Amino acid sequence: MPGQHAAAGDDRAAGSRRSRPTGHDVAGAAGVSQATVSLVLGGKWEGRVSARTAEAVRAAARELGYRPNLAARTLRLGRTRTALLVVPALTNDFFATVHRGAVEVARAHDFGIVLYPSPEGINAAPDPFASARTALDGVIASSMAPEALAALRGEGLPLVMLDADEGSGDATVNIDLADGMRQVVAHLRELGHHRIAHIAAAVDSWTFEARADALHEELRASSAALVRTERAALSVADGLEAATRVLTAAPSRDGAPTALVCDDDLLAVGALKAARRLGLRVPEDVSVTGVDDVALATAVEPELTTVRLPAEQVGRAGMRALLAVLDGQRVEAARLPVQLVVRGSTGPSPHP
Amino acid sequence: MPGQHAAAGDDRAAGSRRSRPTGHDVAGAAGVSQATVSLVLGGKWEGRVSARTAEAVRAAARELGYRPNLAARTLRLGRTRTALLVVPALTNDFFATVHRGAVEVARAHDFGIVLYPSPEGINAAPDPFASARTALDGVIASSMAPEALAALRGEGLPLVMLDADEGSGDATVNIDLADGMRQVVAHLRELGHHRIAHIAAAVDSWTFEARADALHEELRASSAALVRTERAALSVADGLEAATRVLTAAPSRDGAPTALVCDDDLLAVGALKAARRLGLRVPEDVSVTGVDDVALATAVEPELTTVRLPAEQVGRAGMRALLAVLDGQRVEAARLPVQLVVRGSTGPSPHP
DNA sequence: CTCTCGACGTTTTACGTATAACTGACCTCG
DNA sequence: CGAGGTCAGTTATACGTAAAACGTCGAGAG
Repeated sequence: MPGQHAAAGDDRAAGSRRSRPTGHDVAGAAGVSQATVSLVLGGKWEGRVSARTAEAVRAAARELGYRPNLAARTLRLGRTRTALLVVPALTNDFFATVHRGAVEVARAHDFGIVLYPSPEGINAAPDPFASARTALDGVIASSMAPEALAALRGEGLPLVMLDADEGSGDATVNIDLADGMRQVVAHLRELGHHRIAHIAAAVDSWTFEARADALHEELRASSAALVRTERAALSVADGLEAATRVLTAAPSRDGAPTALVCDDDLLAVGALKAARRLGLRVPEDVSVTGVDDVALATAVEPELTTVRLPAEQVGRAGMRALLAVLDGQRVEAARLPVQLVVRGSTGPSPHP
Repeated sequence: MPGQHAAAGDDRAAGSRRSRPTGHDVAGAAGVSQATVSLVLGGKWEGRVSARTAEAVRAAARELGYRPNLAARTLRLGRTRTALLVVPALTNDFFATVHRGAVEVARAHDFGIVLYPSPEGINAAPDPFASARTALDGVIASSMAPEALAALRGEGLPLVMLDADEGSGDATVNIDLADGMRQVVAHLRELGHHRIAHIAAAVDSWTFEARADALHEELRASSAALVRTERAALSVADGLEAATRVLTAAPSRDGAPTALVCDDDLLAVGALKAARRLGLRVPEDVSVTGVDDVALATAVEPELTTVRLPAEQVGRAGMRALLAVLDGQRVEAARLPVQLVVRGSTGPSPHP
């Protein structure tokens, strides 16, 4: 029976003080040393500990609800089996899905993923390492502004870049948006469109430059005219403004565009609104396409014709690439396929 | 000049091996002991270290780019100044904004926030502690299914619940959705609506029960009829289906509803699509309201009349409540105000 | 002159884990 | 029968930090 003021100190085996049980507590309960507990629970006991003892240790651990202290493990090992996923914003379900894919692979390899949503949007220099609150083994990051990327690289951690310039990280997982643009242009050409406008994202990020380059290339190759380009921040409201400028401008020498190719679904939805406000019917008077296939794309009327990105595969491939880099392997750049999803926002050109 | 195979061991002060510099390295550079470094950088040096020495230490730390090893600190202190934020999904920008608010307060108090998006949606039992990969001081969680909540409570960590039953955590930050429903009903009554249908979220979560109760109460109080209730999962597609059922059903004794009150903006957007597909005009033939005021609400045509939730305040209040709980204070339940935002999806009743 | 006290640091210790190095007991084989 | 080997563990140690406990030196009090 404990006295009025209990003598602190011994009797660790009881383990019932207040804190979580430690490896020593498990060892006491199982009648072995802490080292044996660590061996057994770490799975490296074959040939070092008898099967009967191992089972006893596992039983004791289960009984006490033991879970190793991650801080202690990290301190000892110097690595955390944890990766940071840097995304521009949480609202875009593309990145939510990327996250899901990455988590799926990470889990299978006993890795954790900490999510860092850059609070100020895609262009902000991230300070993820203060925020993550834990040491990190590596980083997976989506396309971002050069300064932000430089800050990230400066940390010296293994870095996998998603949808970014090859060579900007230790590995790259890309999306074949050039092919996406090819499919978009082919689709529009088939519908008779040959005067096309581009609503471009006004974001300093490799992926959008690549989209523009690919679009220009394809238009040239299919001898369609790029009537006009307007830039807009990545939001429905800015897309609306930019599309309004395009649709109300004095026709250029080639005439008004019959199709608006948007860098992103948000911009495309803005374009739909712009057309409606100007009394134009979609797709009868003007066709609109996006990129991403976010949930929003099917929420609007008409539903959006868009390029579906393999978000979950991107996440999975990103995590796999990071694991390979950590393993010292050389990783070749991936380039994942995309698929045009034709819905109601594109139709035959009014002026074929 | 180092020999061919350098003798490992001493010369820590140089610190230029490969790893991050430690407190010992800083101490060596500043000509003091590691303990002094810890005191100075920990800010508790007043009266224990001279101002000149303190400055020397800070200079050395800056020079070497020293940042304390979080694992070691955690191991020593047993707490991490890190909170877990459990949200049902990332796609909803309500939660993205909650996160932003929580981060803002956390940052001011040198706290970190780790985001845990329950991968399987709001009803899944979370396993955040394996995923977080770091010890946690407390948890902020949004409304969730009872089993998931029980699992979370079982961890024994301080718990702040958002938009949930009071008493389900150590503190609660609520949203005055009862008042929101009051405003919705008042608005609709003013427009002459008295036959109203409810598109309810088919989610086992306190907040949606509360919304239903409040709606029923308000309808009774204003002598309007609840013509019908349909339940739907939280998506545009399910909202569309549910609204279609409502709008095509044989009119009940009270006649067809002239307004659809939806538990959520996603459902409301689904309702907009359903109306359009059935050839009904919004708001001329039927009015629609949502709750949340997510970005989607202004992306659709007509824009959605909805109840704007104070997402950022919820996040801030949640983090503040957690800090207070950790500080041992008793926290009274908050109840944050909401605001009806009237847009184009509501209009005068066709049958006043 | 001694005693005390404050200012300024240093030495030491604990945190919980993973693993290298070590210890006996038992077995095998020349 | 003893040298070496395997099995089944144990003991000892390092990781980097925070903070309690412990000097040391000079100044002022008695």
